[in-house]
This record gives sequence, C-alpha cells and structure tokens, in this order.
Amino acid sequence: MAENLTPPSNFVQNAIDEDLKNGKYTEGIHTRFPPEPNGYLHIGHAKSICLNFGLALANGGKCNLRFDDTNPTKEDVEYVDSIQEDVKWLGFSWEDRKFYASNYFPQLYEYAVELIRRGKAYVCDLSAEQIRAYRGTLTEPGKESPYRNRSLNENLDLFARMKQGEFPDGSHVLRAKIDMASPNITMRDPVIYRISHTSHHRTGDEWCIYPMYDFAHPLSDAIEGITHSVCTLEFEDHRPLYDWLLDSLGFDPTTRPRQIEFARLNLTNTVMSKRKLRQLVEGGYVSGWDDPRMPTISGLRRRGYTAASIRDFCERIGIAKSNSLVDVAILEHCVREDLNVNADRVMAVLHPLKVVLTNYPVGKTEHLLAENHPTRGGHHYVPFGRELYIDQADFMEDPPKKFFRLKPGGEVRLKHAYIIKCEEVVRDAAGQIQELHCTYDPESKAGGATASRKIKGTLHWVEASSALPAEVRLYDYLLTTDTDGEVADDFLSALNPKSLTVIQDALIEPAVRWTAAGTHYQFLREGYFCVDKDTTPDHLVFNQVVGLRDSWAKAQKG
RNA sequence: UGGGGUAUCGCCAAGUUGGUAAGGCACGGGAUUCUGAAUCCCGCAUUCGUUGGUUCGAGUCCAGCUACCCCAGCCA
Repeated sequence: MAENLTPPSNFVQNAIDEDLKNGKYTEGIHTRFPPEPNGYLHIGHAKSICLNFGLALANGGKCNLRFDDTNPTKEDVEYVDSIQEDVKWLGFSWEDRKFYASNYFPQLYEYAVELIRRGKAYVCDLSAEQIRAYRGTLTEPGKESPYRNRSLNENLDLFARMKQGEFPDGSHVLRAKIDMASPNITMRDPVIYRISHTSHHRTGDEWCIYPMYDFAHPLSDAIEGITHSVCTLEFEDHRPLYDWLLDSLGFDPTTRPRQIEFARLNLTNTVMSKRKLRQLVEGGYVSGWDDPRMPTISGLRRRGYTAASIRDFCERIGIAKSNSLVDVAILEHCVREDLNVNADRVMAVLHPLKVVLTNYPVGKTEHLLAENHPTRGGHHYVPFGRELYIDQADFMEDPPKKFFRLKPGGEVRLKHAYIIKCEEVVRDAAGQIQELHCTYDPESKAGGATASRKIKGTLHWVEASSALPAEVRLYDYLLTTDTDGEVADDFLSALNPKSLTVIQDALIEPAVRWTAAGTHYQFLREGYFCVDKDTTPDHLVFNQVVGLRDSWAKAQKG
C-alpha cells in the first residue's frame, strides 16, 4: 500500500490525535472491522475496511476482523468465507486476530448476570407487541414494564432458565433497566437478550438465547481492547447506551473503547443496501453477487477493478459526518489511473469492418513489433497481412469536420504498422458496405523512409487470418439516475435495460490466446478490459472495466 | 410538537487556539501525441445554508431561523 503514505486528515484521526495527546490509550490504537455475516461485502464496506485498517496502520496500531454473528436466523458460513476473501483481496490483514462475537457468548452471558446483580437489568415477560406499545413514541414517553421491579433472585433464576431452554421463543427477554421516559428511544429499557431456539453456524445448539447488537458490540469491543469503535451515523443514538453499558459494568473510562460515527458511502447510479442488492440477485436482474455490474467487492473484482484502485477511491472520498452522494466518476478515474500504468496494451476490434490492401502481396505475412506499454516498455509481435479488420466506427463515408479517422480518399496510420489510404468502398447487393479497398505506403512502417509523415489519425486493427474471436462484455450503469444523481426509491424502475451488451464476434490479436482470468489489458483506443473467469483458450471472454476518456465522443454529443 | 446529527465550488472534502477559503473528481482552454488515451501547463468559491450580533478582523465565537438525514426490530 504505497500509494499514499500521508492520508488526508479526517475527523476520526483528529479524535485519535486528541486522545493520544490527552494521554489516553497508551497501549496503542486498536480498531476493528465488524461485519455481520449475512451478505456479501460492497464498496460501502470497503470504505469502512480502509478506514479501520487504515487508522490502525497510520497509528502503529492493530485492526481486528470480528464477525458480529449474534443473530443466527440471518447468518451463514457462506458469508464468513466471502467476507474474509474480500478483506484479504483488498490488501488488509487481521493477522491472528479473527474473532467472532459468538466466541464471547459465555462471557457475554456472565456480563448479563452481573448487570442483573447490579440491579441494572431485568427479565421481562411482555410480548414483542406489548414491548412496542410500552415503548411510547418519538414524542411521548414510554411506560415501565410491570416486570421491571422483579427481585434480584427472580431475575437471576428466570435468566438462567431462559438459557436452560425452559421457555419458548418470544416469551421472555432480558432488558437493561435505564429510563422509559428518555427522549432517546434507544435508552427506553432496550432488549439485550432474546430467546431463539435456532442453531448457530458456529455454536450449533449450545445456546438458545442470543445477545442483541447493542449489548454484544460494546462488550466485544472492550474484551478485545478496542480503543476506537468506528461505525456509521445511524448508531449515533446508540452511543449513550454503548457508554452506559461499559459504565454500568465498571470499565475504566480512560481505557475503554470509544464509539465514533461517520457517514456511510452513497454512490451515484448505485444502490448499496443489502436488501436491494439481494433483490437484484434473487430477482434475476443480475447473474449473481459477483455480477460485474454489482457494487459488491466480488462484482467489482470480476469487473476488473483493482484492489489498489478501490483503496485509492476510499482515500479520495474522505471521511466525514455529512450524508453525501459520491460521483461514481471518481471510482472510474481511480481504475483508469491504476490500469493506465499497469495494463498491457493490445489491439481488439469490437465491430469488425474488413479492409483489403490491394497493393500488399498476396500470401505475405509480417510480424510487427508492438510495445506492451507506452512508458513501461516490453514488446510483442503482431501479425500483419493483406486482409485486416478495423472498427466500423473508424470509417465514415461522409464524415463531419475534424474526423481524423478513415474516409474515402483519406489516409490513416495503422498503429504499429503502415499508413493506408482508402481507395474504394465495396458494397454488397443490398448496398451495405462490405469491405474497404485500401493501399498501403510500404515505406511508412517504423524505421521506413516515410515513417515520420504526419498523419492525424491512428487506428487499431487486427489481421484477418490470425485474429482470435472473442466475447466482449460491455457494461453501462445498472441503474439510471435523476438529475441529482439519485436512484429512484422504486429502484427496480430505474434499472438500465442496456447495462449489459455482449459482443460475440469481436476479434483480438493472437498474442492474448493463453491469457489467464483476471488479467488486465487496455484495448487500444477502446478501454480497459479484464479476462473473465468464463474464459477458455478456445473462447476468450473479456469484461470491460471502464472505457477510455473520449473527448471526441464528448465533442460529438455536445 | 421529542431526541440525535449535518449544512464550505456541479460532486467529494481540508480548514488545529478567530487573521483574511487546501486538494481531488468533473468541467473549460492550450501544448504534446503512431492510443481523439496518457502527459504537461492554465482557468475554475470576494465566498463558507440563512439572518443578526461580538470583534480591528469570523467558515471558524454567540443568538435566531431554514433545509436535509437518522431513531418507535425480541435486525445490525
């Protein structure tokens, strides 16, 4: 991670600096990334991962990976595996610190018992509906539960029997005894343990009571020695409870963890909620969680986004507390910048148009030297012959002004090869353009007598007999956006019907035949592409990562 | 009409104790170019949601107002 050693300042780092200055956390900074294993990670999680691991790195501290697996009804090992793969791929390491909230169930249980002993928790027999009714509303205080003042022994006994499995789901809960009249609804005697006879993906049937997030999280943080517990804005109201719990259980205020909230990521042309992403997958609108149009880490990876570009993106967008909507153009800029430096260049023709060089010897083949990269060097050979293909978009019979490509009677340079001139447009019986007859300037190849002739346009091309057929998948935004960059609430209505275009008959130079899935290329003058996992040597498949900036297309539009 | 937050250029976002608005993306112009790419210059907030106040001086302090976000799961 050498891309930026001095990350921009943000308010979380400022808070850490302040703490350190005040002599807090002398043991060092310790953060954590705490996903619930109930879905795949997306670019929003990447922001949190980069923040938490980045903060640790920047402060000589540590960052744990902790699965927040306190709700077995929603979680699965499938997700714990994918989450680990994604965090690793992003380039971060939790070293030997992979934890699970479920590892702490025994300790958490003891803390709950201790809370009861201190008169700060009670077993409540109200039903879920009753608890809701007793809770009050945003503007009206709640009512105290009739079970609020049970004796200590009764509470201890009931809680033990909850654990023992004596009661059915929903019959009892353990609640913190705080303040039913608090203007902060989170503090109105929140439920901290519920009964759920559900087997857990790690602890099996060992437990039938499970702690709630609000109880498990601060204590898990404290158990692991977390100093800064960074979470998103919606937990701001929960911070008083976070502190209350740690206070009530007697954790030292100078060393215990501190919760700090930041704004989650929103991206234009994208939805980020797990619910909506799941809907896209389950509704068959995309091919899966790793569909290259998805904002999931696995989707971005398959699309061809690099880990470095995602890290760079997370750094550029910054960390703050205001809700924001980041332009996806920044993400695209980040991959382009990475791939421009790191991707080898290759020629591929997406929409082939045949070109015959009438003055080129029949049967002759040359192998021309082509640079792999304009600045990094390296070369490979590309075959050249009498019959070629160029892109349909690179020829116009009646072009507009400043069209630097091929036109009747016009000249153009073929990249790495010769200058050619369009002599004749050959049509089929229906009047459709069938092929172009051109002549080439034999001395215009690199090193030749006329090589330095100034020709305005340079085209990419492919030699007909050696070109490999390829499947190329072009992508556009999955979702359309209104003028504010916002996706409609009814996001399925915003689905872009043209988000995927599959080109089955593209042609690519043969150098690429044995390429491996995951390899990045720049298709000259087209964009950046990544070899898809569906590829085989006999059927090459490429995903478009992002197109090149195109000032010509922009000028045509505007 | 309760509580918690946020408001600095089209989009993000720095602005430590008040001293006279960083940077990135986008955009516009030019140079360069065997990728209309990349690269390189240059331009891009007399103004910080708004109204007042304090001060020699306020994005930064005070007061009022407005807009937007979050909270009434035995989800996280």
